[in-house]
Amino acid sequence: MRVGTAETVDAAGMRAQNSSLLLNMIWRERQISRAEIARRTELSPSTVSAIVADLEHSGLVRNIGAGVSRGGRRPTLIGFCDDAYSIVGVELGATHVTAILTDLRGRVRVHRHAPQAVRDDPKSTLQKVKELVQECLEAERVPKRSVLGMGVAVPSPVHPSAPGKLSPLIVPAWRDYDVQEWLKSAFGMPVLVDNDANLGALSECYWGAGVGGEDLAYIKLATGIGCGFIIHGDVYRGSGGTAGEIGHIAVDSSGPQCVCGLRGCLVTLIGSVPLVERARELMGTKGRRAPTVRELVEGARAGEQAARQVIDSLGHYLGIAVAGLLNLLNPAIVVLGGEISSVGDLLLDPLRTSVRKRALSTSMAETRIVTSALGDKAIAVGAATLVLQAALRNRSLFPLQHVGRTA
Amino acid sequence: MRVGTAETVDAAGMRAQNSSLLLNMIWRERQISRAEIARRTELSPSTVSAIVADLEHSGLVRNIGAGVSRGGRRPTLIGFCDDAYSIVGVELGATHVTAILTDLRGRVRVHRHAPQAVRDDPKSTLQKVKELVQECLEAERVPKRSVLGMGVAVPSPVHPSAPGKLSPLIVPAWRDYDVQEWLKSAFGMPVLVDNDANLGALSECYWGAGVGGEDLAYIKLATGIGCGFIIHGDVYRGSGGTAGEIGHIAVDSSGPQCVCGLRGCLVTLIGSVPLVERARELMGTKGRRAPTVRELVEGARAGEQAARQVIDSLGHYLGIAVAGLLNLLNPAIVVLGGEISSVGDLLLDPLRTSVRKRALSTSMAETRIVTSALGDKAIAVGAATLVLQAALRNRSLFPLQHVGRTA
DNA sequence: ATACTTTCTTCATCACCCGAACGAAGCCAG
DNA sequence: CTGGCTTCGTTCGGGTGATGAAGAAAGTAT
Repeated sequence: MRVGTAETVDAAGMRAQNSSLLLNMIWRERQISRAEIARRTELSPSTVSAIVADLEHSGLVRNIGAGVSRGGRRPTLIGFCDDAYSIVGVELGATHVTAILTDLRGRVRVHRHAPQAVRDDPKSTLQKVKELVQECLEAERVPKRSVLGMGVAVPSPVHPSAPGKLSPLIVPAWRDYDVQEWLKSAFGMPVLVDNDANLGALSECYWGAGVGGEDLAYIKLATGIGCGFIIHGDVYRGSGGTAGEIGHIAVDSSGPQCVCGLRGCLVTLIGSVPLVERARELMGTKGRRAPTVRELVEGARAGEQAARQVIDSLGHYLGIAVAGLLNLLNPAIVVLGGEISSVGDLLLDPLRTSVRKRALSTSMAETRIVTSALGDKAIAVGAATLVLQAALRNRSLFPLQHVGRTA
Repeated sequence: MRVGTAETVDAAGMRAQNSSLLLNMIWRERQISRAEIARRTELSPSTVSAIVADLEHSGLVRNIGAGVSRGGRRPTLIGFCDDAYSIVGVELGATHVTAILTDLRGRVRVHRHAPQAVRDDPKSTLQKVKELVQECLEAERVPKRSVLGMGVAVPSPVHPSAPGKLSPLIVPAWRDYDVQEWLKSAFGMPVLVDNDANLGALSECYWGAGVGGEDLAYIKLATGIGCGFIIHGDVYRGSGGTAGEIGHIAVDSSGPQCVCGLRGCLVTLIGSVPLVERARELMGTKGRRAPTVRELVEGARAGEQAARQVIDSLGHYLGIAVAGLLNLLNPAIVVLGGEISSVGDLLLDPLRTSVRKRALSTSMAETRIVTSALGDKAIAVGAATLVLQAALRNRSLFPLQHVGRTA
């Protein structure tokens, strides 16, 4: 059992902790006065001033004018410098690579995308990542010392004790590669790696439907079905890093055989491939080619019967798994991501119906189920957010770029 | 999103934090020298000495002789005073009340038990609790100031924002009672309340199969089927306190109708009632009365076919739910509790087989599934452990009983 | 016996937070 | 627009607690 805090504190540690706390508060509030910080933190005004001055010298916060008076002298508002540093976010998908550059508020400043056979070709994948990231950095002329680090989303579970190694069961070709080490030595900056669904969840928690909350479940609907949890504000990985493997939950004992050995796994029923295949069948003679997911979405929106039917069954099957999830974990909110989720209510309605039939009313009552509104860069943004989260928690992760007071 | 630590630190806070850290280390290690503490915590030897002296004066630790030399002066070992304080643990079961008194190492010093209609009679239940606890305190002549507090296990989900109120859906008769407030004002000591399965999980994590780990799932097999999670060393309650409601997961769509509205819920198949009922049927004309759970366990051990068959089907159905749990949460260990779990391998074998057929090999590989060895007081001990955990994390929760240096 | 280690304490020092006092800046009468 | 009051932010001793060096205590190795 874990008991108590793991870290000791000395005078310097005290300052580090208070400093990080203030940095967080300023980041969260966007603008706040020293006096208000002192009231909320119960730190003395003098301490707050000292720390704020410190943060100001390192370029992380700045004066942004006066606020409204509360009956006396007007407060000077402090704001967070969203542009003080940049963060690199990388998504390794099944068939593509995305690289982005964000500021400290999750805004995407540059964006590069390339098709890539990720599963089978680690060598050229990593090379491609290097290219795209370099393009991003050069496009904005960002000096390396003002980059906080790089977050990487990978389509595989990530074991907590070896975050750079991908699962040999899911992507055997990557057996001899350590993503984290490779990119770290290629760029000379901190690299954090996590599973794509986990980072989608983090993205939603910071910038999407979960803002303000601390517990969230995210389901990524794509070729595979992934699931990520945020628990107490942190990505939850499980003891072996495979938490959230929702794709192989059996929801129909008479369903089709899955490669994993079971029958009626979620992926065999609502993965992108069986979904578009089913749509093709339902459309009958009309088309011999299966539609893309995008076409499916458009069809459903346009009211096409076949597309609607496919989405309905998606909602039905997914609901069985989501009900189990609600009963077990009781998250505050469940967010659906992936391209197909953009149909919105067309999916949510049958899903909610299916869930309501199966979940306890107590766990249902408090849980919101929504679709993501973050778009196709959500995962890459989540990867960058992983770095942001780490830095905001520990101010010392911000490299010192402003030595002295070169205002 | 939560970012960073929530608490500020001043000089006193620094001491409090370091003090708690040392207290934990001494508790965990049972015996350790000042020098060793300094090495592990990276605190200076002088600081360690000062804090240890402080802890010694308050009676929490003491000198327990010399250790073996490492080539120089022999270290003086510091040990934790397990008897410095007592903790009260209370279990409210479906049909009984248990009260215990433990030391700071989870050892049960006194134990009182009484049948009680808990569900329908809150008033006399609370009165009974008061009686039993008072008996415990008097039996050991424990003065109130040396009691850390009281932990209470209740057969209902507990909402994080109102820990004393039970769920009106599960136990409607308790609508107007606040367990926490009632007992707090009755005894004038801190009272912590949690769900029984959650506290079973905590118990296992501290004293049972999960010792040393931080992530664990516990399944309580009784009249109802409950489930508790320990995540990062803490009880996980979910956003509304209903995490772990595994009992109403549907595992057989053609199963019997449940009161919750679904078909084939876990409780309707493997709750104590359907279990013994099934055993009665299988035993045919032999007996008209259904056996008790205890008799079922004894029968299975003795090799009776009917009992074995019932246990087998229990393992089969439970395996379906456990497989889902492994895929979703990937705990390091799953512990089965409740009276029926005492059959051990007779249950574990069919359970593991059932799980293996359904869970991903990755999540299975690292997960141990075991039965509890803590006995029938596990839940009450877990309740006491909740108080112990809180106190070890925050030394200031230990009341000051030794004013001055009355050695 | 002597030299070397390790343990634990003592003491001067230093970093940091605090509280009080103060100047700055605004509100609100009269 | 002037004086009292409030709020904001800073300056400056003072106190608390961790530190590191030095030393005493108590071993081991030769």
